[in-house]
Amino acid sequence: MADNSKLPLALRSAYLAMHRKSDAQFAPYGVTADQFVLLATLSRGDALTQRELARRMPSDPSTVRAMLVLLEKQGLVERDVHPSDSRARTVGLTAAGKRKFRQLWNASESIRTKMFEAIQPDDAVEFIRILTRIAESLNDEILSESNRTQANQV
Amino acid sequence: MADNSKLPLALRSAYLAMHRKSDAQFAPYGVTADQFVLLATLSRGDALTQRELARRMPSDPSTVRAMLVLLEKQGLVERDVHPSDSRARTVGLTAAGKRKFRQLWNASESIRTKMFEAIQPDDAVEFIRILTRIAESLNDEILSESNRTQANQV
DNA sequence: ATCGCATCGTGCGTATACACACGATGTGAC
DNA sequence: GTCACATCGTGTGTATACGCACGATGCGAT
Repeated sequence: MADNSKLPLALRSAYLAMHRKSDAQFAPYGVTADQFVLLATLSRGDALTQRELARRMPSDPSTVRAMLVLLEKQGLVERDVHPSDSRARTVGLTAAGKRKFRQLWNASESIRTKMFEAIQPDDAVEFIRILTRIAESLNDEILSESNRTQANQV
Repeated sequence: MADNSKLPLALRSAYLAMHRKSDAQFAPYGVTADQFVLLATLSRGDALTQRELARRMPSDPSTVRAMLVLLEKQGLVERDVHPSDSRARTVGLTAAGKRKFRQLWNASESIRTKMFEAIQPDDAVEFIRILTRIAESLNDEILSESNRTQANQV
């Protein structure tokens, strides 16, 4: 079989490099790479519940909450009670949040370009499709104990 | 233009899915996904300095230190003074660390297989190559700033 | 209506990721 | 030899990532 052992490390290296670079790029604007992802998610679908926001990022609900607390202090997002479900809270971008997001989008264009250039244009769609499939296949089954391929022995 | 906007999010989703799944898989063994990466790196090159270990993972030196403290408590790694450089410390796997790593390797086989299956066999090599190029192109810039040659090795 | 159970947000604990600053040590220029 | 400067590990602070447990609310079956 091919070296499936390199795949995880390559994925990790690429992600961490992107994350580091993004953090550095966004630092002058006072936000982090992950906060940018949150703002971007809200810009594509406003008035989400915290749960739905977390699902789309994707991230953990308790992580999202911590981020929202910080972003609220900066006045970039606001939370309101859900109109029909009093357990939930809806999250949306403030005017300042929308403005900030546009700035961040422009500031990060160079990173997206650089990443994109590492791929042959013809391969881009397929590359993204594979990444998506990897994420889906890992998320799908909630811990398959039915998986006996790990017949382990210690 | 193609949707270069989806590439970062797809990369993020795939990495986080892998990381979550790995953490869950390794939990019964008392180690984390990132600790596994550290152990794997040591298993491929023993007696590294903390700095070199961090560079290879890749990770931050201060992060690596925190991980080493925890792994030392578990008796999986040990640190010694560097033979020629008294500033540095060398890191290596203990016997228990090597044993543990083999267990972890087997336990994670199902994850690697699942990830690999999301790729057409013919595309695997190219896919990994693109990931590597993305990481390199993003890291290169950083090197050109704080620069200092680190010519070769390995 | 009520009860059992799922789902919402919250709070807590642990581990990473990284920046930054610090003291100690190595190294090269003079 | 000295001194300026780079590099090593360490320590601190902030932000994520996630699991787990909790109280409050919603909802379906009875």
